[in-house]
Amino acid sequence: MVGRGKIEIKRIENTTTRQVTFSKRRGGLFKKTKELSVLCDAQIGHLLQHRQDVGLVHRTLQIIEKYQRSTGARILERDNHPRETLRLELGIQRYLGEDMGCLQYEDLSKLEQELENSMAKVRNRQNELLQQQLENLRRKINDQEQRAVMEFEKATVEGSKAVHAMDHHFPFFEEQPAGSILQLACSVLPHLQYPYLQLAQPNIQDSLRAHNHNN
Amino acid sequence: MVGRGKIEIKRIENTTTRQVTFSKRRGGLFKKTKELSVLCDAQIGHLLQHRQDVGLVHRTLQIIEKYQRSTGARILERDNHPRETLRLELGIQRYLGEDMGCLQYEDLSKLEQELENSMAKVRNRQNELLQQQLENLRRKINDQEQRAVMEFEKATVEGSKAVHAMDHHFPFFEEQPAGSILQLACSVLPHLQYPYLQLAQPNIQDSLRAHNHNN
DNA sequence: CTCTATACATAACT
DNA sequence: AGTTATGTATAGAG
Repeated sequence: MVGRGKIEIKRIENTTTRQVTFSKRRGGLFKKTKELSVLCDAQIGHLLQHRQDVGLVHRTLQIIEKYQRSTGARILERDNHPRETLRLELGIQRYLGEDMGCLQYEDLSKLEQELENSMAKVRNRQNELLQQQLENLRRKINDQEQRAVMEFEKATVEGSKAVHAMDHHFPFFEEQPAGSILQLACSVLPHLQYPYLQLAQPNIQDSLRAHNHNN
Repeated sequence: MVGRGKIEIKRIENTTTRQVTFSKRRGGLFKKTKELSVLCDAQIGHLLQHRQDVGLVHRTLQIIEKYQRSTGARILERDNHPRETLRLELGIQRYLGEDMGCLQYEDLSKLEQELENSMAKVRNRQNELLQQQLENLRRKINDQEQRAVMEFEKATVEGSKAVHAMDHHFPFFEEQPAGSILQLACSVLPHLQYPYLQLAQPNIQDSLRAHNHNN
């Protein structure tokens, strides 16, 4: 790293010397980088910029693109991200309905349409989920009912625990159209987001039973 | 780059040798990088990974973090972007109502609410824009009307061009509630997204005038 | 820019 | 991980 005299590794104050050194060493660095990547089959990307450029992502991209062109090296996937990130950030901002000052009526209509589409998809998915949970709920209840019937028969034969067995029998669910069961579960316990999961809890069974008894 | 014999710059096939070389040269590269950054007051970041790891952003981040820790160097802003990008991508996907397989009912409700909010904002902004365009439209028409009156008076005095002056007079707009004017402009020319801007065009004035005459 | 003496990096070997 | 012979990178000069 020296040549005609050793140098101390500290900031070179003379501007000309510093720029010359920068140029020379950058060349050497790139050469070594390329050699390493070829010799060892490694992916290497350099991000190199003068301190005064810090923060200028655009400039960074230029440097990277130049580096990519000059070496033919494919740099990391990360390289396209600043631009990409900006695009995504703007996209999110858009969907959040923020910073709409620059949008024309036309743009807003389009955005509204997109939001409408998203809303439809979300509601579809919500319905799907509800249907699924409903199915689980019905299956669960069917199982419980069968078990209850068995227990009841067993109890009457044994002449004990009959009342307990009845507590597990929910004829209400047999007579309702599909949608109502979940609605019931939700209206009885509005804070319930996962009726199926929660149904396993005793207190919910109690609630459902109470509702059932009232009807 | 040699020492005990020169080497050709091409992939080292012997795995052990390749790994040793990688390790040594990487050290040298980092040393030179650090020297350059100190000597020339430059910001340099290295992104370095074995080819088999390509695509594993997580691993890349680990390398970068390790590099940052070991050198104390602040690497570029870009360093946080992969994580950020992922977050943003997921966010966008969310607002587009895509890939909802992993969302629970609870999440969907929240998303629905957010979309509802965005929609409200967008519609508010649309209304704002409409109001503004309406205001511009009214002002424009007022100006034209005044000019028309002046021209009409001038014309009657001069005994010429009276018919032409009347063409610029739109009493229709005076009698309508605020919303109707824009609706009219839009219904007359449905392809119009910017009634105000377009009103300056002669053909639209013609259309409005025609509509006015029919009523 | 080029040149060149010299310090440095490192390939091969232990 | 250490050693060393040798090729490279490069500081300073032209």
